[in-house]
Amino acid sequence: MVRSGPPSRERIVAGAADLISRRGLNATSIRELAKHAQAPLGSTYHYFPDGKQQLATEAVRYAGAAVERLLRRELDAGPVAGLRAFLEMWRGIVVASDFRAGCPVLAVSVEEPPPGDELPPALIAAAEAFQDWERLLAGSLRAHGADPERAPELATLVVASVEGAIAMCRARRDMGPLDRVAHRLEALIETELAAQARQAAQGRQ
Amino acid sequence: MVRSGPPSRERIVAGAADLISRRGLNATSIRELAKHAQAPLGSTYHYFPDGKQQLATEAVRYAGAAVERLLRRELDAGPVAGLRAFLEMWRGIVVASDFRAGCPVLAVSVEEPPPGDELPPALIAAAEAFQDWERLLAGSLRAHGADPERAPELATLVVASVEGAIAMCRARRDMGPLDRVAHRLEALIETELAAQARQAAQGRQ
DNA sequence: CTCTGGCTATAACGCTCGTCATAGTCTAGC
DNA sequence: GCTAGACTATGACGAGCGTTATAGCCAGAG
Repeated sequence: MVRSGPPSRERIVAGAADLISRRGLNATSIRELAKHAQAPLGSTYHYFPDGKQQLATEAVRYAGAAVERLLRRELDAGPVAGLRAFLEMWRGIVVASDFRAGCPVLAVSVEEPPPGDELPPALIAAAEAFQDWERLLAGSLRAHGADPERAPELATLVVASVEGAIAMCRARRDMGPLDRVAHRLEALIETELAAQARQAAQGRQ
Repeated sequence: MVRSGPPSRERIVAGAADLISRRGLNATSIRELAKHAQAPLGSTYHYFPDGKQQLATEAVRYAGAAVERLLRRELDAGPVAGLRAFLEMWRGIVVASDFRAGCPVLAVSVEEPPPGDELPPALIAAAEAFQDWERLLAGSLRAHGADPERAPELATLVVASVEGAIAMCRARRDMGPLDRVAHRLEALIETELAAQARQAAQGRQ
């Protein structure tokens, strides 16, 4: 019997991403996740038989992929346009939630893995999400003339500073930190690309 | 009877800061905090009668003040020296804990406050800690010739990107992100100060 | 020595946790 | 209509939660 999965499953994953971004992973219970998605508790174990860690992993991948799609789409118009879209997306999430929600990938990243030797899959998914974003940004920077050595550093700086600024905004209940970071990052990228363009023109002349 | 508080109290606060930086606030129990500080559970309620939120607040203030002292000391030798000390401190914490510990101020910042109207004091303490660090950095930048408009933006960028990079390092179990951010931030500050120095010299001539 | 008061040990309160098992209910395909 | 299989309802398991209460320890003051 082929049934297109009911809307429940994706709704649970999306809701989990949202709730984890607000409360953190270990502080969020499966019962809350189910209630937040208006799904019965039993359904979560039906769709995610490996329990909480499986749901958390899928939630991180879901959020990571959504951001990746946004970057892929908006970076076509250049690194600054991509940066602006990236910033506006987070700004919208923080403001719409009245400073209660943030980035689920960050939330998972700052929780200690259990004492065992192997890492929780959700943490690995978080690392991959960050790396994907960095790669897209670095690629766009390089493609638009940034120094190939500085491009990955700039990409990491963008992701790290936006993630950090989101947390600072939540603590202060004020978008000032993200605005200041946005302003500086835009100027930074613009001068980087302008410098390279100037240098290229000089070499050509 | 004036008794200098036994070493227990500060040890509990310091241990709480460490454990909160690893696991997050809501995911850390008072019993774990007591055990981590090798103190009996009863003592935590003796020293901190308002319970978990009081202990968490003091832990955030404790960590915030420690960083503030470090910045105050090292920024005397200039913004780059202060930045280096700031980075090296976090690097030490992350590496020494094998990527398990991070920044307790960030950990508290990314947890949703309870639905009530007033904010938890620990969150307010986190906002104040971030703001203190930013002010010190911005002041040093201005004092060493940075553009007075750009100085606060740069300070926020430094704090935000370091906080974000710490989280990224923990997820990847790799210090690459912090190293890349460090390299870019140093260059950024150096050129900012150099540009202003050049401009000042020009104005003087 | 007694006694006071800072500190600790222990147990308990009602509650929620992650997870599992079991017994349903409903719908799609025959 | 009937049956199979996808989904849900319900309740339970041991464990841990934040917090409080009570009783006990033990150093220092008198």
